[in-house]
Amino acid sequence: MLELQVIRANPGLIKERLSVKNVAQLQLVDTILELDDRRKALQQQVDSLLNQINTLSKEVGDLFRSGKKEEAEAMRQQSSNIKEQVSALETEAKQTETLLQETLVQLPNLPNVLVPPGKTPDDNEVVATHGEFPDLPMHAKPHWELAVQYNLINFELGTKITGAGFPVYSGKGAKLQRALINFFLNEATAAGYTETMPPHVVNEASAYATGQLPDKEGQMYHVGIDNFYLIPTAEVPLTNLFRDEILKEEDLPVKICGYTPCFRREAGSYGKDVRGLNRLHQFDKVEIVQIQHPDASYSTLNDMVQHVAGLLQKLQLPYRIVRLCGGDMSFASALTYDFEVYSAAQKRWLEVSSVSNFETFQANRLKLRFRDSQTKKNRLLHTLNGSALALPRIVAALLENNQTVNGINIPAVLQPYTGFATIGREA
RNA sequence: GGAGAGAUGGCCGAGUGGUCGAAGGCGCACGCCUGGAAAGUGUGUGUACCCCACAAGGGUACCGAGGGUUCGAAUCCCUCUCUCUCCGCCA
Repeated sequence: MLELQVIRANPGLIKERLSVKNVAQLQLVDTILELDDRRKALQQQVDSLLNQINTLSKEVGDLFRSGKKEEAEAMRQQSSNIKEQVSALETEAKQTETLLQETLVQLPNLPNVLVPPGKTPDDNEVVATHGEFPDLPMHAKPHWELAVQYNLINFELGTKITGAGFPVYSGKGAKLQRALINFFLNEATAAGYTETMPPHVVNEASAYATGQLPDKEGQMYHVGIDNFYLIPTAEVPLTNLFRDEILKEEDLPVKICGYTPCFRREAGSYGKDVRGLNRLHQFDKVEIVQIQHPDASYSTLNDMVQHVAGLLQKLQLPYRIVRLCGGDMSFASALTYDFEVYSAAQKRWLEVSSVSNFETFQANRLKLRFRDSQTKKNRLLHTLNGSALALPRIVAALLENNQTVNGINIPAVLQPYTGFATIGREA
């Protein structure tokens, strides 16, 4: 949620920046300002009337104690009358406030100046490319065929027990998952992130605070009986750990990481590009989160990008880094870098990570602040997060890129974690 | 799931209709004391919104959340949430 003070201070700039994200209803900004003015005016009236009541009440008390019954009675009546005015005004003030909030949450975050204009992924800007495309054997197979051939993943079994998009990993397929999770967690820990195991189910307030609600209601699995949501990413519980907190400046940055499964309904995405591991309803991911001083958050964003790049380099996967255009970035983000690995048999770039700076957008809803040592005032912090990494497409690329006619080679860094160097050759 | 108890400021803990934004203690900050420190001692110490110059000063709200009674509610009533204890069930 954008800060009201910021909108008030410079509505023109807000509109200009929002247009980079292709926000159609720029008049929402004006609506917000009008509602804010109305709210303020109403609140002032209410406050002034309440002040009168408070003053009268004290006098009534004094008069009763000193036995002046008639005067007290008169004042009591007067106070009663004022209260009737108050309740009407209060109702209106509350409605205005609600309306203001509802309008405010409809505005996405402002894009950073680096964000290229554009509407579709075609307008994204490739900022770096790394690694060589592998030479695959003749008749190279896509990962969904390799997964079946080597008994790594059973898509049909998953369909039986749950539905499409819930694969069952077994044998070396399952061990590879566990190896990747451990590898990613160890790397994150080595980089100073504190490992955290959060709940996989969150309440409405948490989903709201990180911006999944009301924007992406239909994308989350909802547990109706308890009004909980299955997490679409560890970002939700990990960031909400700090909801309503006021941190000390010397504790910054806060760095945490966590592995969780992620659940996404992916409503409306049936059809193409969803084969095999390309798009799932449940998948595993290690997430890194940082909470940082506003002055340092962009340098932190770069650190996080470098961390993710390092993982892909160690896994020896060809990748590119893409700066998302205004139309492709998420609602809450100010600047996002996507990582895409090249999956050689499919001949496609697959998104495996998204690293974003949300600036104060999430912190505002979270009420996540720090005490500024200069001004002695509480200020909103910046929140950042990134996938490091999401497993399925990494697995897809590993299987496809490292296939030989005899089997699949495991990258050297993973072998201590898997306990095997190849898939297929010996079994 | 059943029975009972409770939810107060960073923490502990008073407070059952008015003088309570809230005693007292701890913690913290600044000062005094000291060669330095401890002890002692003095002062201060929440959040949000609004007026105003984001100053001084002032107003309003907040004692788990939301409603209600009342001239006036931390205090009375209702609903909800959460925590604790005992029982039941259970990885």
